[in-house]
Amino acid sequence: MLKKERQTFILHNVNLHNRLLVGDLSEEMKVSEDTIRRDLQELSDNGKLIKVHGGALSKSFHSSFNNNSVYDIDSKKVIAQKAAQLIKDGMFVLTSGGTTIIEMIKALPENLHATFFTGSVPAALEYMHHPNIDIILIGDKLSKSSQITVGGEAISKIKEIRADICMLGINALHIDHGLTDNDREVVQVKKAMLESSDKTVLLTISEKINTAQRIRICDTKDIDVLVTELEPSSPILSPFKDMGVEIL
Amino acid sequence: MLKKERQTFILHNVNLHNRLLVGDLSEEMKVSEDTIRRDLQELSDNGKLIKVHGGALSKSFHSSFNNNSVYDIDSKKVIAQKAAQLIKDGMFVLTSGGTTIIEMIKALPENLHATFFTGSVPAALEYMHHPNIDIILIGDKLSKSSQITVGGEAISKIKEIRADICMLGINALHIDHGLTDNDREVVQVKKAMLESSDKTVLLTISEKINTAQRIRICDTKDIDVLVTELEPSSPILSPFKDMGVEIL
DNA sequence: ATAAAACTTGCATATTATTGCAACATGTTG
DNA sequence: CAACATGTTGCAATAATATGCAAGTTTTAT
Repeated sequence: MLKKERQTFILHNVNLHNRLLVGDLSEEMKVSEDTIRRDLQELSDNGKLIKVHGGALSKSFHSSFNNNSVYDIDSKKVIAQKAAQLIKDGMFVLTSGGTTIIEMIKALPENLHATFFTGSVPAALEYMHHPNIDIILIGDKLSKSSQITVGGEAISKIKEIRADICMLGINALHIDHGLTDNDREVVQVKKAMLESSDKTVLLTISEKINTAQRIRICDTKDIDVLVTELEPSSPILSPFKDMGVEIL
Repeated sequence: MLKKERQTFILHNVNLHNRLLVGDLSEEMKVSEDTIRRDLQELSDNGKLIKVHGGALSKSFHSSFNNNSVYDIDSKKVIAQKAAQLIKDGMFVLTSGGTTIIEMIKALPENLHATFFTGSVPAALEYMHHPNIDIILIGDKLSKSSQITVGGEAISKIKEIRADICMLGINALHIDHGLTDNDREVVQVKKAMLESSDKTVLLTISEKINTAQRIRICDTKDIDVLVTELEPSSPILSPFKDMGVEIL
C-alpha cells in the first residue's frame, strides 16, 4: 500500500469514526506502528486531523468557530489577561458564562492543569480547546437567554463543590447595591457559586460599574477581587478598594 | 511499444484500478522503470493522474476521498429530515452528540414542543436556537474527544429519566457485532441512554454500516429504528430488516 | 506508585527518484 | 542523400524517501 493511499484511508476513517487507534491502523494496513505514527504526524502537521496519544481525532469535531462580534472585545481581552493569572495549577475553579469569561478561557496558558466547573455551554465549548484542564459540566435545565444551566439540580451540584476560586462575568455592579442581575434563576446559580468558593473574582468592563439591576446576588463587601480593563488606580475603582475589594 | 501507446495504456489502467506501481508497469510493458517514471511525470504534469512515490493514483480516487465532506453533509441532511419526523409534541427525547444529530436538531420544526436531554455540548448549543423546546443538560466530566459528559454522575442522571425515544448518532454498526464504539466511557453513557428509553433510533450514514469497533453497546436486535440516507429497500439494509429493525 | 502502553530518536536497510550520458532512432533541411 | 537536430530509451551513479527496529523516555492507566 502506497503512503498516499494509507494517508487517504486514515483521513477517511478518522472522519468516519472520529477517533482512531495507532494499533488498529497498523494491523489493518499491515505496516508498523512507527509508520502509522509518521503518517498521523504528517497529517497532523498539514492540519488534516488531530494527533493524540494513542491515535488521532477528527478535526471537524474539534475545530473552533471563532466568536466574531463581541462588544468591546479589546477591553475584554485586557481583563482576560489579568484574570487568567489568578488561576494556578491544581486549582478548582467555578465559572459562569458570558463573553468576558470566554475571553479569559482563551487567555489561559496551554500548560495550566486545573479543574473547571461551569454550567455555561459556550464556556464549556471553549474550555475543550485546552489540553490540560478537566471540565465538569453542571447539568440541569438550560436557560436559552443566559446559555447556562439553572434550577435546583444545578444549584445543589454547585453546593457540593468546594472551589478555590469563583470567576463571574457580571451584569451590573454598584458600590451600594452590590452585585445585581435581572434573571432570577441566574441569580440563584451565581449565589450558589459564591457560597461554594473560597475567593470571589468579578470580571467586568468598567462600563457596567455603578449600574444596578433588580435582583441582588451579593454585597460589595463580599467581593474579593475586581478585574476591569482600567488601571487599578483609576478613581472609579477607589470606592471599591475602600470597601476591601482587591483591584486588578 | 510507442510512447503514446504506453501513456494511453497507463491512463486506462490507472482509471481502472485507481493505483499503479512503477515496477508493475515496467514489467508489463517491457521498458525500464525510468521510462515509466518519465511517462508518469508527464501525465502528472498534464494533470491526468497523480504521481506518488512508488507509482501513481487516479485523480478520481484522490478527489472522491478528499471531497467527501460535501457529500456527507447532504447525506446527513437526508437522515436528519427522516429522523426529525419521529419526534412529536410532548415527547421526552434523549440524544447523543455527533454531526448527524446536529443536523437532525437543525431539521426540527420550529413549532415542536418537546423536552430534550443531552450531555453533548455542541448539541446543546444547537438546541438553544429552537424557541419551543426544553433542554436538560446532563452534567458530569466533559470528555474532550467526544464532547459529551461521561462518568457515573451522568449515567445515574440518565437512568433517572424515562424517555420516549433515544436518538443516537453512531460510530459503527454491524449485523453480527451490533452497535459498537471505541471509547469506554462513551459506551457506558450510550448504554444508559438505551436503557432509559422506550424506543431506540440510530442515525447513521450508510458508510458506517457493517463496520465494527472494539466495545459493544448493544445487539442489532435491540435496535428499534435505523435511519440512513438510503432507500429503505436498499439491499445493505435488508439483513437488519430481517432482524426486526424498522428501516426509515 | 507501578506497570503497561505509547512515543521519540537515531540508525540500518531497502526501495524509489533524479541526473547526466551514451546509444539509437526519427525527422529535417539544403 | 548527407549532415545535423531532435527525441526517446536504458544505464549507472547518486540522492532522496520510506520503513522497520531498538534503546531510552514519556504518558497513561490501574
